[in-house]
Amino acid sequence: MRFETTTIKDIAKALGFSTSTVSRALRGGYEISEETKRIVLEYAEKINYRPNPIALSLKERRSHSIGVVVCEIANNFFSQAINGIESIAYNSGYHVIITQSNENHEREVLNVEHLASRSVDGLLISLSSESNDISYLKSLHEKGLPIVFFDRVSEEINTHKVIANNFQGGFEATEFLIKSGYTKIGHFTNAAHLSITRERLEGYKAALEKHQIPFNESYVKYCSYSGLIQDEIDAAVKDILKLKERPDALFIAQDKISTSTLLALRKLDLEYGCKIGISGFTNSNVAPLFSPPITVVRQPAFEMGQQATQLLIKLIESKHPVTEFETKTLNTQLITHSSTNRKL
Amino acid sequence: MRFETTTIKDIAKALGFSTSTVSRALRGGYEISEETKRIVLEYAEKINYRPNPIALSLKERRSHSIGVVVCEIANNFFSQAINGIESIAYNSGYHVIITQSNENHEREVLNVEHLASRSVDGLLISLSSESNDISYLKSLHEKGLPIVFFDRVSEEINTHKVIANNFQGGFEATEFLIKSGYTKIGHFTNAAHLSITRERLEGYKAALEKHQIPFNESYVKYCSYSGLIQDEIDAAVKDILKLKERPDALFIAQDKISTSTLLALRKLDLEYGCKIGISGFTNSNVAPLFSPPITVVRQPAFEMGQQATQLLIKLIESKHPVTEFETKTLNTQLITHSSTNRKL
DNA sequence: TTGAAAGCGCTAACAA
DNA sequence: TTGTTAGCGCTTTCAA
Repeated sequence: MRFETTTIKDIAKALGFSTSTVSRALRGGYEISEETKRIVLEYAEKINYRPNPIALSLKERRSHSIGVVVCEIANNFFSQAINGIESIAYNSGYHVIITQSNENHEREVLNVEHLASRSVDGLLISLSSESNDISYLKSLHEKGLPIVFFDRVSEEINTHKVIANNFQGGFEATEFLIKSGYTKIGHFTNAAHLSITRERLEGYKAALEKHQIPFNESYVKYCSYSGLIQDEIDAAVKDILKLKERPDALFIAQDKISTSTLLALRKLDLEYGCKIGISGFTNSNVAPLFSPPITVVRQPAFEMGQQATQLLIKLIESKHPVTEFETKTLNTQLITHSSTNRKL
Repeated sequence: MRFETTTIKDIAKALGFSTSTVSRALRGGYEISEETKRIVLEYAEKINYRPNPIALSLKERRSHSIGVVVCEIANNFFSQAINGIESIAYNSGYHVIITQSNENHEREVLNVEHLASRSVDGLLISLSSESNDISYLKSLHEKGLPIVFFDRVSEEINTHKVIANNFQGGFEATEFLIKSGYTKIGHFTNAAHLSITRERLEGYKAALEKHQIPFNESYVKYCSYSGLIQDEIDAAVKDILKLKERPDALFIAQDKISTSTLLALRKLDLEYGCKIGISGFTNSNVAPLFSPPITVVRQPAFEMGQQATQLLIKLIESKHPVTEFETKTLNTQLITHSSTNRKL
């Protein structure tokens, strides 16, 4: 035993009560005399007694904590979402355990299983880009683990979901470029099977269509590692530079891909980099400092984290099995940068 | 009971053994027949048995997990350090529980106490800017909780520490500005009592002294919220703009303060912002994109996380009480930006 | 080689 | 109102 923690037994012994009396006094039991309660509470206070949450978890099969699985903490969107998650969780008496998958399916599975076996009361998850098969999650969900998806969701599991209005974001970002005079608009995005990829691509296509610009498949680059690996982005940029009809603008559908692309452009072809119009999803706070400047689609990350957590806690604390689920869609915000305003 | 987890009891019942036999078989016991062991292991494999880590923790007083307390996950330095921590921890069979204090002392205490009561086997911590009094940590440490400090350390507790060479970083960043022709160099930094603040300030002073530039107290701004609150930085910038002798350059001693200052300059006085020379601590990957460009002091965050974790695990797994402690100091890296090279 | 039983810290059904 | 006891899942003496 590493720590000499005081237990309920110590209190009982010191005060001459039974452990159950002490237990009842501590948890504000009703079936106990005011006097005893007072004595126990005072003593507990004096010796700074803290109940052992592990013992509680073992007993109650719950831990008053929720698990979070994101791809990457260093991503602005996710770190802001985590802040939203914590803001609600703490106020509701839950602790938050954060894990990251690094866009790796195996790591994701390990994290989820660890969280589940540690008796988290529920799970908030945004899927890794490698996660196509989520049967492992499905079986956990069927066993009764409350799960709420956010950002990268899956159709395969029927539960609450919180997403940004990805179609709108893609549409507005693309249309903004079009209205600024660009016509050859490339699209860098995530792995093809992700929900966010599909939705943002739809928005992109819709904007093109509205303005009678034909969709060009060779303008779309799916980056499986979501910008985590700079080489992948460098290659994508090189690829579009090789096209006979180089894009004159890019709509980039993800936080890390946006910044990685800017870095790649800077390295590869400065002249081109300065001329190209860029709009992209990012929650970076420093985007206004970027040169070349970009127009930004910002997701309400903090609010998404909050709402997902509220839904999860509702699920956890529900007395009856929940069968009605909702998908909350929050609007994105287009922050235009004056210098992107017009094609140079 | 939410989950229908299979327990050792279920296996025992199904196989007609006692729970203790199953337990022994599962943990590769010696005092058990090969035959029984095989049967149990096969069956456990078949039903995908997973031991309940909570029960194990309760029994063994350890959890094979380490707790991490940082100020803010969204800070580049910390998210990179966390990646380093995880890389070592996972390979050594430890899980990592991340918490953030938001530079708030009370939150820090809550996090640490929660982690401790959850039986983390050890703690990695970088102190919040509000944490002057760390007696709460001290008493935990005296009770036997292994602690390793990184980045923001304290003298008050005698244990392993991992820091960057903050003096060097401060010296080089300041001298670089001097060599670029700047002479009126301001200094934005963290709360005064932090170890990193003192060390970086010393580096700054040493560089000034080496080049016979007098130290000017009114050029130093201590930002207690470490850049978390933009208003504080805006005010600091306004303050130095009011000085009769405006600084012509700034050495900024922290990640978030660096970016917040750039944002403040951009908002407040564009002309001044473009002329001023800036060098600052930051681990941002997108610093090359910044305009105005800045010269960067980069800390080896990933390696710091790794080394701190190695030290912690050594502490945790040591058979004998450890009495010799070391402080590892890792060198910073100065990344000069051509445009900062010369005073305009 | 195996099983019975105690115990980690706590709660709660049941008895008194 | 209070105490006794069993049990959450697991390990580990002690006995057989």
